Amino acid sequence: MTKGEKTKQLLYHCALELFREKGYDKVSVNEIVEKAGTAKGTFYVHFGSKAAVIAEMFHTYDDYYNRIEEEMDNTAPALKRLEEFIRASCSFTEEEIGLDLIRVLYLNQLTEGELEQDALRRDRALYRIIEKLLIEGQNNGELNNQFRADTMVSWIVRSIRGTFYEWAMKEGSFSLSEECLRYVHALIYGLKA
Amino acid sequence: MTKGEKTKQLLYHCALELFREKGYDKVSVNEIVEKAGTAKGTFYVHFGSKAAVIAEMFHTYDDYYNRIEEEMDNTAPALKRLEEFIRASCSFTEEEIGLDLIRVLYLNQLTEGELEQDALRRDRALYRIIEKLLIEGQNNGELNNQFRADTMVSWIVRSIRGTFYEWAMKEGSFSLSEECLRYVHALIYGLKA
DNA sequence: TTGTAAAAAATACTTTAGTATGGTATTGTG
DNA sequence: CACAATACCATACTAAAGTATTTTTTACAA
Repeated sequence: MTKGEKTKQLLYHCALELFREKGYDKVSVNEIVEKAGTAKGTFYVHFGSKAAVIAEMFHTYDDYYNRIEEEMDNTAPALKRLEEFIRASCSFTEEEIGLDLIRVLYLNQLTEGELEQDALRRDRALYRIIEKLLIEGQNNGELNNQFRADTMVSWIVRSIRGTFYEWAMKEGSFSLSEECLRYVHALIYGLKA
Repeated sequence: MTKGEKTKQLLYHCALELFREKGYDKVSVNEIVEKAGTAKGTFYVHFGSKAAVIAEMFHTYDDYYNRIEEEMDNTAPALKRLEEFIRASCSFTEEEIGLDLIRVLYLNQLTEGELEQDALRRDRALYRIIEKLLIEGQNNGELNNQFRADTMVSWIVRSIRGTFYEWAMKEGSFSLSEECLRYVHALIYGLKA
């Protein structure tokens, strides 16, 4: 690892530690660089903004999703596996990421045009896995064939994202997994009589 | 109207005019008070923050929703009217509110705990009208009776909010009405075979 | 080895939201 | 009316993100 990469990692870890300790808003960039023993300019060599640290962190989502995918029981019905996958994603968010950092991520997707695309790209694993499951569901006859798989993926991702947003907004006042699953279930089975 | 109210209105209109002209981020509070010919302290007497001006603006939603409700054709099926209502809400957002201010509202719901509750209260008309339509739909047999109406309302509101969020995030790159309607339609009819 | 490009450091600067203060004017109420 | 509360003004201030500049150090490739 080159020295530049090491510095970036150092800043990254110091920042995350401070964020978890005091909350994102209560941590200044000055504080981060002080803890890391570097200069402010150095911070901005590696990160375009304070929030870019959070964006960086969301690479861990991809890793996690891929791991879940590997561990899934491929003999179960596609919809069952979809449920499992969503549950795992929610648990990871609740337990490993936490409310504060989700809030900052969602804030950021609304502010920074550059990060936004990153975040979408970061959803790649999520998209890919859900799409795979939906196509399987369509082939199995578990799902409607009148919609394109990628259309349905975007609806499901949106429903997940919407629930995450509400969760962050209401400061975690409900169980993310439960609400996500109930909502996605409703989306799949429909509200009509 | 008392002098205080007049000052608040003045600040409000100056702020909105500047926001529409230059975009929210490019307008400073100093600029607003300069345009209004008041002092910065005065601004903060009336508004808790720069974003509170936007929150104030969202009262117009309630007025609009109530107007739409009155104009609706009460003989049409409930689901038809729901569709109409959502379409109207989206058009209003696209044409009267605009991308930038929606973005700021959604940003704010994630930052300010106080405004958040306000914003939810502001959704009151939206909630109330949708709930009314859903209950009618249940009584008509148009909708499933296995869910409570208020649960379904929260799903539909979330789907609308989720689509609005995505619209703001992707800088208005799709038609809000079309996407909202397609998505809510999917939610009502379900994805399953 | 040496030249160059990137990284890092130190430090000063700019911008802007929001706060604080201290004093004056307005307004509504007993 | 009197007086208390609120609105208002002017101005200075704080805090923090992000920028700019200059100099030094490091990495790496010809």
